Amino acid sequence: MSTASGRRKVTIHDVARQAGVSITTVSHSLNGKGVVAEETRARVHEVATKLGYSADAIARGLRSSRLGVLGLVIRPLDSLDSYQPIGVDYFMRFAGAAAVEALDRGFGLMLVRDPTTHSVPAIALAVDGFIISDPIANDPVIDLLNRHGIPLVAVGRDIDRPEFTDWLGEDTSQDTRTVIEHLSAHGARSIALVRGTDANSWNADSESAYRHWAAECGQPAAVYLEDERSGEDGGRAVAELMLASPTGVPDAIYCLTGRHAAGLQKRLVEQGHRVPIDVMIVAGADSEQTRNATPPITSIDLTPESTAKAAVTQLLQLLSDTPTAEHVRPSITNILRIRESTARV
Amino acid sequence: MSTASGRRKVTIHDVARQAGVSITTVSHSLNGKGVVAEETRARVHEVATKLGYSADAIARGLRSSRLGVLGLVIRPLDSLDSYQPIGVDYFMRFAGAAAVEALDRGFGLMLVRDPTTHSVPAIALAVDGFIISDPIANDPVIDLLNRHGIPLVAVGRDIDRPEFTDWLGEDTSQDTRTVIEHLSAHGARSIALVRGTDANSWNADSESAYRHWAAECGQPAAVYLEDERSGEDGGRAVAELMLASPTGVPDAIYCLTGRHAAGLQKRLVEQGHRVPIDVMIVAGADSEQTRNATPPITSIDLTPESTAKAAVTQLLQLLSDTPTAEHVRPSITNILRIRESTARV
DNA sequence: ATGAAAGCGCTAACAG
DNA sequence: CTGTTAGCGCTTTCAT
Repeated sequence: MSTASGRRKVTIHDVARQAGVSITTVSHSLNGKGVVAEETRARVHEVATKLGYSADAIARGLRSSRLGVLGLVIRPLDSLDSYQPIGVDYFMRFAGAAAVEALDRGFGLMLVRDPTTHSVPAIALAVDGFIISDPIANDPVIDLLNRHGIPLVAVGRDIDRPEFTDWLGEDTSQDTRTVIEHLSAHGARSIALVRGTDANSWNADSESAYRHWAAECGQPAAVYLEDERSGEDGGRAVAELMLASPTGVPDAIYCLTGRHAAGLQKRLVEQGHRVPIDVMIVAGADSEQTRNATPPITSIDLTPESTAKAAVTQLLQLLSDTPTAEHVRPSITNILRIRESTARV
Repeated sequence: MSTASGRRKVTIHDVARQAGVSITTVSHSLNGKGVVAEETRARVHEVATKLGYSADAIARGLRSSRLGVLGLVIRPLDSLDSYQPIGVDYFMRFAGAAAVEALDRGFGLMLVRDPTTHSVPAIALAVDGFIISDPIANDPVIDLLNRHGIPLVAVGRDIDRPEFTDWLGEDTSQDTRTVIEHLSAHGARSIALVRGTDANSWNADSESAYRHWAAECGQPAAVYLEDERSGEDGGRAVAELMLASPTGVPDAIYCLTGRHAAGLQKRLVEQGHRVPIDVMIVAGADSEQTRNATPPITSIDLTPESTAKAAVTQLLQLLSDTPTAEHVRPSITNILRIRESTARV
């Protein structure tokens, strides 16, 4: 209906001419900035609508150096060769939710691959701010963005950059404690931890909370490291390690990565271990693989939707000049999805 | 190293001053446009590098109305409330692959939610082109983009818009035939089809190819419709329908949506039907749910990576002024992943 | 071979 | 209350 007769984009001048005012008045009317007579404002709005006018985001961005776009880098995906489908629905949910939240706030969300290793498309450095998910230790992406003066918030700490405080995230230590308590309450005697090799805070904080607990109750700590890229096979490899271990298979395992947990369980079951009777398993990240495993694996739902929402909110807060007195680190509540893999009676 | 001493962004003027030339020369040198003495060009490059200069994408975009960003709308996700995690890894792979491909070609990739139903962030209409995945019948998004003169390519046809030819996609009919042949070759006598309710070409073309085959071999067509949003429960509902049907459960089922297939199989198995002995099941879209089902479900791998790559390529082709003599519809080869659910001996 | 100057469409001082 | 004007950083004629 209405709008565009000619192909040419309708500009602020067109609206000004039609409404019989200056472009300034149009700008003010539409942005609610200056002081404009109500009547005039109404007329301008009317004309603008009729013409289907909407301010050119580029021109506006040039003026106000605000493009209206947020960049998103998901670091764990950068190590993958090609955004493979390996049980990474957490990130799909995260990216989708971030996009939705950004859109709702009038921003676009641009997915970007590690801007340090590839020639950076200029546009990547023109965004208003960045969200960087699961930064690695001393993350070079953070350096790059700092160098360009681009605001960013991280999801998860940069474990080697204590001075960097613009991050938010799940309370990984709390999650670890929750899992351990759950396992203990169901009769676990020895609990092992399986973590990934990426140098991010999820791995680091989980391990340290686990070791802390082990030390506290005099339990020997059993920590297995397995590359995130290895998928289910990696989980099976860890299972072999446990099977061959002199201390045998522990009677409870907290395995951070969902796909490791799935492979681990499969291998143990194949070898005659019963889940949850002989061994209980909990995954640190819920995914389809944990939900669909046999039996389904108790997992922590990382609630990427709320994390993404919080990240966008915090970034936008950072962008607005209103100086946030203090860092309100939104506490994100993850949920333990209890399933059959820990259903001891 | 090098670069940014002051906080301020380094502009073309800085480079010009440092190199002792005009901004014009800098622009020409860096873009290889005008005629510049080799010596000068070299010096400019040197200075630019030393200063860490890179042209502001926004300013450049304003001049050349080329922002360097592609928009991506995934229609099936718009109907979902919030990009839920329901076995949609196809789209994650698609979005990720599209982003990577775009980045490799010097473009950014912006995820956008249905720009017709929400207030359009101005930036959405400033992108250079759009990819719209699985448009619905007479898709209003296509209207909107056309109205704004924004180039687009669709992945999948708009089934009610025959005149629109800028689309590409898997050969859905071929996939259907492949599946039917596979099932027939394994002794299927009666094959049923389960499709979704979205008015997109995947559903439409699959059904029509199926009906065509049924008519050809005198088989009665059995088509079940189930809402895409219903997930595994929807699959179970279809199973109930089949169980209650006077003709009974068919001995082979082609179920487009992976999560329907998973639920369907679960319910049938619960009711004592053996897969693949009594009934074989094939899903039209591989996903974690089909891979992890018990037994694993034979599925078509939609190879979103190659589709995304082709979509980006075609859109960029469209954007370049080089008039493409003819529409080369890249044929995308989907792969039938054969698993236990059709492993009749 | 190089540079001056005119904008791209918009916002924000600053006048009137 | 409204309009004039000066750019934002860059590309691109058109002179020189």
